[in-house]
Amino acid sequence: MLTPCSHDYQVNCANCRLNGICLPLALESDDIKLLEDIIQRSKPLQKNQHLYREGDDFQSVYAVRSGTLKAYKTTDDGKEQVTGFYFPGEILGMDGISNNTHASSAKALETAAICEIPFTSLEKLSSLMPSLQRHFFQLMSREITEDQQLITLLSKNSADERVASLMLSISNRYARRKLSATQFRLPMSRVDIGNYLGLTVETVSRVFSRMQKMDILQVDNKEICILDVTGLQKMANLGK
Amino acid sequence: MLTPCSHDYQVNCANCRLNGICLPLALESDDIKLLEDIIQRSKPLQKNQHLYREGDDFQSVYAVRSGTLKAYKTTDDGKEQVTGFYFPGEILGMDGISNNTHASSAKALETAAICEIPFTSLEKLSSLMPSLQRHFFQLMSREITEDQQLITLLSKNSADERVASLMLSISNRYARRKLSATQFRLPMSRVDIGNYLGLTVETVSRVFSRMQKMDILQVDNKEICILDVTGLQKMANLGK
DNA sequence: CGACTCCATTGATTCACATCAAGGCCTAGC
DNA sequence: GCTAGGCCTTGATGTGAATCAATGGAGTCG
Repeated sequence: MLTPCSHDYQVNCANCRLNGICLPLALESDDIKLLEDIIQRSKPLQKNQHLYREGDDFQSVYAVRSGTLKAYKTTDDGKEQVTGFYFPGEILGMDGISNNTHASSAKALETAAICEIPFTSLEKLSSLMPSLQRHFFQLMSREITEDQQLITLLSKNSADERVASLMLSISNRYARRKLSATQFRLPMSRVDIGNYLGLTVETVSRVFSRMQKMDILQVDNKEICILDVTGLQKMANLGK
Repeated sequence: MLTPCSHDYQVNCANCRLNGICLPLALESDDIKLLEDIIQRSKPLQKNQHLYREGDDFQSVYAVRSGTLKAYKTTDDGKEQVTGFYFPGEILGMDGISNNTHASSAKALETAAICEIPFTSLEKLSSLMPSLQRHFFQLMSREITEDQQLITLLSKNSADERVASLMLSISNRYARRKLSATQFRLPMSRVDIGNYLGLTVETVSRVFSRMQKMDILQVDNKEICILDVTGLQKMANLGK
C-alpha cells in the first residue's frame, strides 16, 4: 500500500485541475472539504511500481492525479490480461469491493501521483452526502458500461477496428483534460495495447503501419499524431 | 416498464427461497420489511418480452425471481452483443445508473417473474442502512469483476474453453439455488451462446458435438447433462 | 562509448474459427 | 397429418490474425 509521506504534496481537491472529472465533481465546496479530509496523498509511484496486487486486502479506491496506470489480472496459467488503463482524473480499484480483495493488480506505466480514498470512510461519507453516494454509484456503473463496450469490441470487431477505437478513446481522454486530442504520447507499450485488445504485438504493429500508410495516423514509436479523425472514426466502425 | 398488477403475487423477500443470494442477503428481518415496502412485483414477463430497452429512462434495478433473461446491446451497425444472462436471485439493470439511461436491453428468454426495485428508494434506504449500501456496492463490484472475467475469456481463450467455462458457470448458478449442478436445461439458444462468447452458432454446435464425443457432456438439444466435471474443468482450462 | 536488453517492425507460414452451403429435426398452425 | 419456419448440426472452403523468425532501433548501464 502507499506509505504516507511527511512533506505535504500541496494539493487538494478544491484547487485540483481534475476536480471536474474526478470524485469531487458532485460536491459543494463545503462537502469537498470533508472529502479532502479522508483522502490521503503520498509519495509518487515510480514506473513499474504496483499500487496494489491481485489478492491484496481491499482498503481503498484510488484516483489518478498524474501519470498512467494499467490494471491487469493474471490467469491461473500465468497469462496476463490487461483490463484497463487509467489516466489522470480516473478512479480505479472498485473491483475490490465485492470480496474485500483486489480482483486485479494495478501498476504504474510511468511515474504517477495517486490520491488514496479509504473505502470505509467513503462509505460513511456517502451515507451522509446523497450526491456523493449517487456519484460513486455512477462511477461504478460507468465502469460496468465501459467493460461492456470492451466486451463488444473484443467479440465483434476486427484488429483495425479495435486499435482505432482505443486511439479514439485515448484521444477523448486527453481532450477531457484540455490537452491536445490529436497529438499525444502513448504511455503504454505495444504489448500492453495488444494484450488489452486481445491481439498480438505483431498485429498491433501492423495496424499502426497500415494506418500510417493510409495517412490516418502518424506514428513515431509512442508519439501519436491523428491526421484524419474522420478516417479514424470510420476505421473504428462504431458509427457505421 | 412493468405494469403493476392488481392481484398480489403472494411473495415477499422474507419468505423468498432466493433471499440468501439476492438483495436481502445483507439485512436483518426488520430491515427486510423496509426493503419489501419499496419493491414492486408485477405480472410475469412472457418469453421475448422486454424488461427494458437500451435508451429507456433508468428508474429501477430488477431482481429475477424466476425464469431467465438476457441483456444485450445493439451496436451502431445493428449487430447484437449479448452481455449477460440473468438467473433467479440475480440483479440486473445497474448499467443504467451512470447516465440515467439503460445502456443495454433486457429480454425474457422464457416466462419470468421480476421484482422491481425503484432506484431512488433504494438510494434513500441505502443511506439509512449501511449494510444495504455496502451490499449494493458489492453487487456492482461483482458485476465489474464478472465482466472482466468475460473480457479475459474472450481475449485469451479458445472456443472449447469458452463454451466449457459457460457450462461451468451455469452449473454453479444452478447449484447455488440447490438445483442439480449436473443436469439442467439451457434457457438460451445456440445463437445467444455464440453471441455472448464471441463465436458463431456453427462453432458452438461443433464444440458441443466434440464434448459429447469425449463423454464430457451429454447434449440433447437444450438438455445438458455433465458427465465428467473434471474433464469439463480441464477443458475450460481455468485451472491449468 | 559500446554492449546489452527491451521494444517495435516486417515477412513467411500456419491454423482456428468464420463463412458458405446443405440437410435434419423440432414445434406450430392450418 | 401435413406443411412452414425456426433452430440445430455437419461438411467444405476461405481468411484474418497467430505464430515463427529475423532484423532494426531506442533506452540504459557499466
